[in-house]
Amino acid sequence: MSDPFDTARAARHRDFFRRVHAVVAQIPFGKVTTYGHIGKALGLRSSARMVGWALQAAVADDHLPCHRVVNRNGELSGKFHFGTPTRMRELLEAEAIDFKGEAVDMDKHLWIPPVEDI
DNA sequence: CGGCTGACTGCGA
DNA sequence: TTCGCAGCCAGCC
Repeated sequence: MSDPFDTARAARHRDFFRRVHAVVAQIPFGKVTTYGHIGKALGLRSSARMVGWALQAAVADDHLPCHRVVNRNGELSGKFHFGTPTRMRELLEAEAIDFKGEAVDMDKHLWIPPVEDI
């Protein structure tokens, strides 16, 4: 479509994705962060739902550690987007991340991303 | 235009 | 502590 509005929208989406990508790529090995914190790092322009929306597309990106993003409770809310429901936890355990039942031990592994100024 | 859904969160009861 | 609801915004019907 050559519709200028459609182009603007697509550009906006790419920009948002780029910001999410920039933050997720900074998550240290063995650490996790939450959708809400990523939203904060982006200036809270968008809700946490939008972060998940961007990650859904990012999961296809192998070089992006989207398995290090969990909800505020440490639960693997996006595990069903990793091919198999156990894949996400396996990736996290491979980074020596401890679990409390079904959730990541946030007290040990929570990482707060710096505020991006992109 | 309206309503529902979704990898969410914060707050009040 | 657990539960429900409003806010959030893009996509789809």
